Amino acid sequence: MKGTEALTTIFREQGLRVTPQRQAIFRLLEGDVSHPTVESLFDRARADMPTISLKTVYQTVHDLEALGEVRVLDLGTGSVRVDPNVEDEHHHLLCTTCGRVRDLPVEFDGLIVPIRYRRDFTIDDVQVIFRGHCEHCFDRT
Amino acid sequence: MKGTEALTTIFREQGLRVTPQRQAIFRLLEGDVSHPTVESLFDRARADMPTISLKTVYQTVHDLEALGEVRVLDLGTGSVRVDPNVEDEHHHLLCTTCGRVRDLPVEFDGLIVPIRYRRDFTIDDVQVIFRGHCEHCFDRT
DNA sequence: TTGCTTGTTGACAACTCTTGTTGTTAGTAT
DNA sequence: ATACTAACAACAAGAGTTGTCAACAAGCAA
Ligand SMILES: [Mn+2]
Ligand SMILES: [Mn+2]
Ligand SMILES: [Zn+2]
Ligand SMILES: [Zn+2]
Repeated sequence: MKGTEALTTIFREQGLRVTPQRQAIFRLLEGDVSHPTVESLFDRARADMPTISLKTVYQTVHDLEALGEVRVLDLGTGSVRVDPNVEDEHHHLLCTTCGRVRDLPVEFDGLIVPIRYRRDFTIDDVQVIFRGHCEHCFDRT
Repeated sequence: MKGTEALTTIFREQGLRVTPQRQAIFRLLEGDVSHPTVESLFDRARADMPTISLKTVYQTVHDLEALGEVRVLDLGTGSVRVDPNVEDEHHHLLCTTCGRVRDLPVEFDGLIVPIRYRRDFTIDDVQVIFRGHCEHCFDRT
């Protein structure tokens, strides 16, 4: 995801308006590697801006997604996660106990579908989710 | 997933009762490669058994899952899919237009997380979702 | 600066999928 | 056959997300 200034320019170019609410969300997402839920972004935004609505956060996240500035992930945890890292192709490690998500750079080859299974099927995207337990939840299971 | 007779035995051994509703669901799932939603199972069950409730279908699916007889998949399509194929390890091709799901046998190696990224993280399971378009939706995009 | 146009906001309702509650029915072991 | 109790159908409720809409304010032009 680009910085707040660049995003301001991009939004205006698209005819979208840059409000204090959106700038607050830009700032929250910049450099966030935690893959936050929309609800958690909402909670953090509310600290500074008590009247902001959940709908506004969803809206801004979707606008960012449409511009390719964030990716919205569904990792099967019940709510979607916002991933501002669209620069590096990567997959994810998910702790099934606490829900923490960690990036996993794509270093493995072999993720290729054999031709005979690809017949009559065009592939646009691959999502890999490794489920397990993070360091904090390792002993507690 | 095992056959209806075997499931009957297993359920009784576990103190679970085998009702006509459950047997109907057993029969619907046996050999079904379509990865049906719970709702679609419900609709098909209702054809023969008009008073069956959606809750009962969910309940039975969850019981089957607890016994390891089916897998419940969340492929990000909004509702979970029931997969009676627990015998063969495989991943999935998902058509993002019509929602069709196709099995993809695991033939690729290399799906291994480099040691340095596995540090402090134990991995229990890997899910791979290939998204694209099936033969029916290929031209229409 | 001022005013206009139009996208955005916040409050609230609605929606989808899934689970909880409850009184009743019926499967199972004896 | 009887007693025990799991499972049932019906319905309400929960979580997450989206729709509606009047009031508002960002951006732009003059
Ligand atoms: Mn990520
Ligand atoms: Mn499958
Ligand atoms: Zn954890
Ligand atoms: Zn299709």
